[in-house]
Parts: sequence; C-alpha cells; structure tokens
Amino acid sequence: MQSLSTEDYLKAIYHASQSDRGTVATTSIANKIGAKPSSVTDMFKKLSEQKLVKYEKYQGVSLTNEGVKTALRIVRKHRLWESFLVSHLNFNWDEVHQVAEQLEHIQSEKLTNELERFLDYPTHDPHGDPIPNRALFMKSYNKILLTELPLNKEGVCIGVKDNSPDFLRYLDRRKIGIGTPILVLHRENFDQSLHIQAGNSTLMITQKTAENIYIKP
Amino acid sequence: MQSLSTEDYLKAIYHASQSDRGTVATTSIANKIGAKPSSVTDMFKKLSEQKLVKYEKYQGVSLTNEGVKTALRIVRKHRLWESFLVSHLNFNWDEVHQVAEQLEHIQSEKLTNELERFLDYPTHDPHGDPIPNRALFMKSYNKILLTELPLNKEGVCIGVKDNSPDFLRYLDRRKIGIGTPILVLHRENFDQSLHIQAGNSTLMITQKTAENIYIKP
DNA sequence: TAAATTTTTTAGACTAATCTAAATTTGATA
DNA sequence: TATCAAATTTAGATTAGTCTAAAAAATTTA
Repeated sequence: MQSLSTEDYLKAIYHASQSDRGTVATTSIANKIGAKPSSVTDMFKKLSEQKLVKYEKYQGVSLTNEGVKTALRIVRKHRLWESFLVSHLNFNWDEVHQVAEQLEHIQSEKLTNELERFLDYPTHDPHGDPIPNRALFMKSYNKILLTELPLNKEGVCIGVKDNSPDFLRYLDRRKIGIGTPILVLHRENFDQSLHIQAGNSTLMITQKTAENIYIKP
Repeated sequence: MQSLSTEDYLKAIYHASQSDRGTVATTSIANKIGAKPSSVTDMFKKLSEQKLVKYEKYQGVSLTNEGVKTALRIVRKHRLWESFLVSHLNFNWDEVHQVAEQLEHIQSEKLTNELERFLDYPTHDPHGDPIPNRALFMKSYNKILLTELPLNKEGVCIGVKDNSPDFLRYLDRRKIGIGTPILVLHRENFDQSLHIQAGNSTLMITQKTAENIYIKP
C-alpha cells in the first residue's frame, strides 16, 4: 500500500515521462511536486527499493511496469472523479482538479469500478484526457495542436494541454469547450495569432492559446 | 486545517461523548482509535492548544463548541458518502463504513453540499443514523431499543447500534433492515431471548441482538 | 579541455504522530 | 484512611517525509 506522498510522486513521474519521453530528472519532479530536489532524491531511492522506478544516481528515474500500473490506477481514479464532479455535482471543468487530487487517493477497487459503471464507462474526462479502463488501457485520439491545423480545414476541440483554472475560464468566456468545432480563417505571420471560427462566432486568439488546444482534424 | 489524524480523534471523542455523557477518558479513545494511551494524551494536549477540546490532566477531555462543529462536519461527510455508496454505487450497508472513513476527510465544502443536493437532502444514512444538514443540525427520531418494545406493540426498525459488518450481515440474513416492521410475540424470562415477527416471518433473536436494534414505537 | 555553472546527492536536523517503559495520579478497597 | 490496582502522563526513542547547507557529479561554455 502506497502512502499519499509516494502516490503523488508516481503520478508526477508518469506525467513527466509522457511529455519528456524516457527518464525523468530530479528537478523536474521537484518543480511539479513543490518539493526540494533533496527530498525528491530521497523519494527516488525509496521508490526504487519498492521496484516502482529504475533509479541510477545522477541519471534520473523511469517507471517500472509495476510503477506504470500504480500510476495509471491513480490517473484512472482522478479522471473518473473529475467526470463525476462535472456530470453530477455541478462542478465546472476548472474547479475539479483540486478535489480530484484528494479523491484519487481513496483506496477501494469496488468504489472505482462502481463509479465507472455509474458514469457509464466514460472514455474521456472533462478536459478531454483519456480514462484508463479497468485493465488500465486507454485509447487516445489522434490529435494535433490548434497551431498545426491547416487553414480552412474544420477540426473539433477535443482537449487542452494547459489545465489551469485561468486558461479554462478564459476558454469558457470565449465559448470554446470540448466538442466545439473550429476553423482557422487566417494566420497572422507577424505574431502567429489566429483568426478562427469557434462554434458560430469568429474571434482572435494568440499563439500561446492555440498551442494549448488539442484538435481532432 | 486539521490533519487526518486530528480529525479521527475529534470524531472518536464526539462519538464517545454521545454514549458516555460528558467527558471522555484517555483509554476509551485509545481503544476506539487503536492507539496507545500515551499517544492519546499527546493528541489531547494538541487539540487543547487548538481550543477544540477542554483538557484537564488526568480528567479526560470534552469537546468545545468549535470541536463539536468540526466533528459534526466530519460526521456529515461520512454519512452522506455512506448514503451515496448504497444508493448509487451498489454497496451494501455492511460495506460502506471503511470507504466512508476515507471519504470523510476530503476537504471541499462545495463537494459536500453538492453531494447532499444530488442525494436530495437525505436525513438519515443507511444505518438509520441522522445526517447533519448544512447548518450541522440533525434531528434524531424518538427511538427505543428492541429490548424495550412492549409485547405485541408494533414498531419499525429505524437503526442499529452496532454497525459491524458481522452484525449487519446477520440482520441481512434474517431479512431485518431499516424500515422492517417488528412485533415482539414472546419474551423468554430465562435468557431474555425474543420471539419476534419481522416483516412477514417469525424468528427468535437473542438479547444481544435485540439491544442493538433501534425501534420507532 | 579546463573552468564555470548547474544539477544532484549527502549529511544532519526538524516535525508530527507514534511507540515503550517508567513515573505519577486517581479511585477503589480493605 | 492507608494501600493497591488501574488509569494517565512523562520521558525518550522511532519513523516518514521534509528541509538546509555543503559536497560531488554532470553539463555547458569559453
């Protein structure tokens, strides 16, 4: 049985290794967790003893198969709870993360599986991220960033890269959400800002915004 | 913000002071929590500093108003989650306690209040215990123990005193649950065992069983 | 490639919650 | 009411997770 803290580390390592490919550095986890690098080193050693990560001094860590499984079990719970909060408890997509951070640590397989059944086996959470099923398998869409969508080719918003409340509320105000159809009308060469049609309104968004929106072409 | 452990102590003190009336002894909490008396003394001091209990060396503790409120907030969450598990996630009433022990520590007022709304403001949990509302007020039924129900006077089972899975499953097998109408047909003077009619079957139960069933006369 | 910078680890300390063992207080009993 | 047993507290140690400061290794840069 993992402690709350080891679960947080495993999840952080999992997410970091998704974007960074392969091994994960001490400082990268320290920043994610909000701890000092020395604390992270200690935890790396501990996780290594438990065979949840492969750790070589000064070389960072990578998750073992068992480590990946443990991380995915937490991700599964996190995303199921986020789905529940939005679909049944009137939470907005920018409010769910903090609460799900707590709920993801609840230990009960029956609870997780019944929650999944109750929600009718959702495949994606409110931010468009895929939910691992009982066998910890998830299929992610074939997705691109909005910056990569060709001019005048219709796509649909299927997720966001940045999950911060600030960004999500900004999208709310722009009426952009999961499922919103999007068309790039014009790309400004000067600053890479975009004129887009989102739903049935046209608006301008910055490059920074565009590179945080996932599109199914 | 309380730690998980202080919350457990406050809840234990609250429950103990319900049955024991007034102040609560060190050992009584040690037994409930599963800790040594010396650890309990340490925690009493800590809670006392936080003004959540009144503590006099060698004289036990009693909750302050603030302590009662904190305890009731935990009880509220515990009982709401138990209700949710039974009503929507196919848990039986003997399975909910352990999971609710974890869920009761989740910190989010919005979560608690929305859960309450989603469940349509339940007043009692699956064991018949009253659920404090948002203002932490709860009304309990006027209840007696089955041992006190007069012969041939119809009552209804509205709760249990012992919440252990063993007892609850025993009641399941006897088809006794919340709402079951009960009539005492005969009381055996020799060992105080009872012949009762529960629903539409008649059966014999021991005194020990009878003194763990609450009845609305 | 040597020096400088950055990253990582080690060493030692701190806190919260726990424990054991010994000392103290309370309350029951003779 | 003096003694004894039970309950409670104190003292000191332990564990997990964290920290700071210093040392060591890796990486970048000149």
